[in-house]
Amino acid sequence: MTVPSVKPERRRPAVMADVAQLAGVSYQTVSRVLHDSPHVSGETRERVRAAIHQLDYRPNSVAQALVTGRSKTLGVVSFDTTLYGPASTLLGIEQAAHDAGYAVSISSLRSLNRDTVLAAIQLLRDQGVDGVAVIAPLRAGMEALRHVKPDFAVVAVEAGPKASIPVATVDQSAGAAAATRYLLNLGHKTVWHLAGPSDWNDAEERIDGWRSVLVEASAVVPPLLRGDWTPRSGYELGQSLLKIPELTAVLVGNDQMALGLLRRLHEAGREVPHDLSVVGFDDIPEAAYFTPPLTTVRQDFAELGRRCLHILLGRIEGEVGPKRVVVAPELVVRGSTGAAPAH
Amino acid sequence: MTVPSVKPERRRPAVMADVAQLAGVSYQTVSRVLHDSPHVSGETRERVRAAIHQLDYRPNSVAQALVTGRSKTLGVVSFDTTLYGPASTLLGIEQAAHDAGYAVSISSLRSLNRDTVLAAIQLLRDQGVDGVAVIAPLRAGMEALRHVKPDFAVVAVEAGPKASIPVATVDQSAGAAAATRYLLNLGHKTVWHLAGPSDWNDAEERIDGWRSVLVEASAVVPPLLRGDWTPRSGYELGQSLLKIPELTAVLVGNDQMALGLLRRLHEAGREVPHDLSVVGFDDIPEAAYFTPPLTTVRQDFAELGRRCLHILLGRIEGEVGPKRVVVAPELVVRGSTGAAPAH
DNA sequence: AGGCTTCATGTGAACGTTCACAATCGTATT
DNA sequence: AATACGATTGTGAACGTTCACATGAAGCCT
Repeated sequence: MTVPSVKPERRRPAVMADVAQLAGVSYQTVSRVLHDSPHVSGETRERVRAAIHQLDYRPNSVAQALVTGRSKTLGVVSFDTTLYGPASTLLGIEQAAHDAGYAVSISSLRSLNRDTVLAAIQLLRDQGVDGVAVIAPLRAGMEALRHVKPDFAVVAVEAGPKASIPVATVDQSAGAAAATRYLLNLGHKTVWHLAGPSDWNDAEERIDGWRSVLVEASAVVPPLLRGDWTPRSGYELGQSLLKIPELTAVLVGNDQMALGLLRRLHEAGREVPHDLSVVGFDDIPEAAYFTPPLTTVRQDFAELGRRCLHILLGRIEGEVGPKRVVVAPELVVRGSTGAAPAH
Repeated sequence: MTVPSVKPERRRPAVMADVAQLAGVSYQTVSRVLHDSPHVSGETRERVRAAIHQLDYRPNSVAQALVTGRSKTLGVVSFDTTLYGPASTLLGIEQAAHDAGYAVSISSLRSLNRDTVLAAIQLLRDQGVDGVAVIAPLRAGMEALRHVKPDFAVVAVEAGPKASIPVATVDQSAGAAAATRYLLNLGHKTVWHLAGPSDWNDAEERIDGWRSVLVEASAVVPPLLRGDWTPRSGYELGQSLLKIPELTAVLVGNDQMALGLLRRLHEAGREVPHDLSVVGFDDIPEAAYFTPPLTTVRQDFAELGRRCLHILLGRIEGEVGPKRVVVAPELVVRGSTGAAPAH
C-alpha cells in the first residue's frame, strides 16, 4: 500500500495565484501590494506580504515583460572585451544598469563592420531588450548606427563627433593636447605621435589634439606613425623611431604600444626618460610598473559607462536628452617623461 | 476634410496573427512553418514564408519564453571582468553561447562572498535564465555554490576539486609543475614561489603542483610568499626576495605580479635571466613585451569558456554529464628564464 | 463501398502577469 | 434618510506564443 505524501507536491515555483489563494484575496490585490499601490488596506497588505514570504514567491519577469512591453533588460554590443578600455566601460555600464534595476545582455563582435553591428543590435532587439549601448569605437561601427531605425533606443560609446545617435565619450582631443603641451613645456622642441589605426575614432581625435597644440606653439609637426594598438606594433615602429636623431618626445596612442616601444628602446640602449620621453594613453593597471613607470593619459572608463547608461535610460523613457556627453581625461605623470636632453 | 491614409498605420511590429491573416492560414500553421514542422504542404509553406518576409515578422521571444518555460538565455556571474583571465573566459562562454543560439546576461560582483554570489544567481534566475555559469575562483565563491538548489543548472569555472557542482577548470597544478620542472632542468637548485592569495583556488593548486615537483626532485622547499595578484604586490615582495642570496629562480602566480617583480629587480640592478629566472602565469598579451619578455604558463581561457558552456548546456537538457572538465595549460618559454648562474 | 489510416490544418486553452473597468462597502454630506 | 463619494477589492480581457487535441479531406485496403 502506498503512503500518501502529507503535502501535495509543489515542485514548480509559486505564482501570483498561489499567493492570492493563501492570503485569501484576488491576484489583482497581490499585484497591487507588489507595486506599492496606495489602494490596499494595511491589514491586507500584511497578509499578502506574509503569503509572499511563506511561499517564497518571486514575480515572473518574463510574464511581466510580455504584458508591459518592457523587459527591464539592456543590451550591450561591444568589440573586444579582452582589452582594458572596452572591458572597463562594459563594467561601468553594467553596474550602473544593475543599480537602476536593469539586467544586461551582451553581444561581442568577432569582427566589426556595418553588417555585424546591425545584426548584433537586431539580435538583442529580438531578444526583447529595451535599449542598446554600442561600444564600437570604429568608423565602421558608427557608420552602421546611421542605419538604425529611430524607433529604438541606441547610444554609442566613443563615437566620433559626426555620429547620428547620442554618444558618451572621453575628450580624446583634450587628453592628447594636455600631454603634448606638457611635453613642450618640458623643453622638447616638438612631439612625435605614434597613433592608432585610422578607422578608430579616438585615434583620429587624439591626432587632432596633438597637432593643434603643435601648430599653436609653432612647433614642427612631424610625420605621423600608425600602429594597431598592440605592443608588437609599438615595438616594430620603435625601429623607425630609432633612426631619427632629433626625436626627444613621443606621444603614443595607447599604453600597450608604449610598452612595445619602451621595450625596443631598451634593447637599443636608449634611456627613458633621459634620452627620450614617452607618454601613453589609457592608464592600464600595469602602466605604473613598466620600466620606467609610464606617464599616461588616464581615461575614466567607469564614469564613461555610467554616463552612457544615463543617456540610454533617458532615451528609453522618451526624453530627448543630450546629444553628446563628454568625460574629461587626466594626465598622470610618472617616470617615462623628463626634460629634453641638452644638445 | 481629411485625407485617409492609404495603408492603415502599422506602427507596432507584426505578430503571428498578422502573418497568418496575410497568408490566409491560422496562426498555428505559421508556428509550424517557423518550427519546420513536416506537417505543412509545400505550397502553404511558401505562402507563409513570403508573408513573414513581407511583414518583416520576428517571433516575440518573450512570449516564447513564457509559454515554453525556456528563455534561451544563460546567465554569467563573474568577479572582475577587467582582469584578463575572467574577461577572456567570459568572452569564450559568450561566443560559444551565441553559437548555440543562447543569449547571455551578465552580473558582475563588486565583492565576492557567499551572499553576493547567491544573490547574483537568484537575480539571474528571477530574470528567467535557463542556467548560470559562475566565474568566481575564490573559496568563498565556491562555498556559496554549495547552497544552490539542485533544481537549477549551475556550472563553475576554476573551482577547486572539492566543488559540489560541475566545474570547468585549467589544470593549474600541472602548469605549475611543468614550470617548476623546467626551471630545475635548467640547473636551478630549487625554485621559489610567489603565490596568489590563499582564498583563490588556482593559487592553492599552483602551490600543490610546485611543491610536489620540488619534493619529488628532493629539492629544498623554500618558504612561500603571498601576493594579491597586483603588480604592486610583486614589486613589494621583490624587496624581500632581494635579500636572499641563494635565490636563482622564481615561479610567480600571475603575469602582473611578475611584472612588478621584474621592475623591482631592474631597479636593484639584478639581471634577468642572468642573475635570476622568472616565470609567470596566464600569458597576458603584454607578457611578450615585458623587459625581458616573460616566460609564462599560458591558459586557454577561451577554450575553458567553451567547455564550461558545453557542460552547462548539457545540464539544462537534463544530462548528468561530466563532473569536471580539465583544460591543459602550456609553458611558453621566452627571455626571462635561463641556466642557473655558476657560483 | 465502407472503414481505416495519413496528412494538412484549425480550435481552445494555457503560460503569469498587468490594465481598464466594475462592484462592493462604509461613511459623510445635504 | 437618501445620496454620493472615496476607499478597497474583484473581474474580464489582453500580451504573443506553444501545446494538446479536434476536424476534415484524401488515399488505401479488403
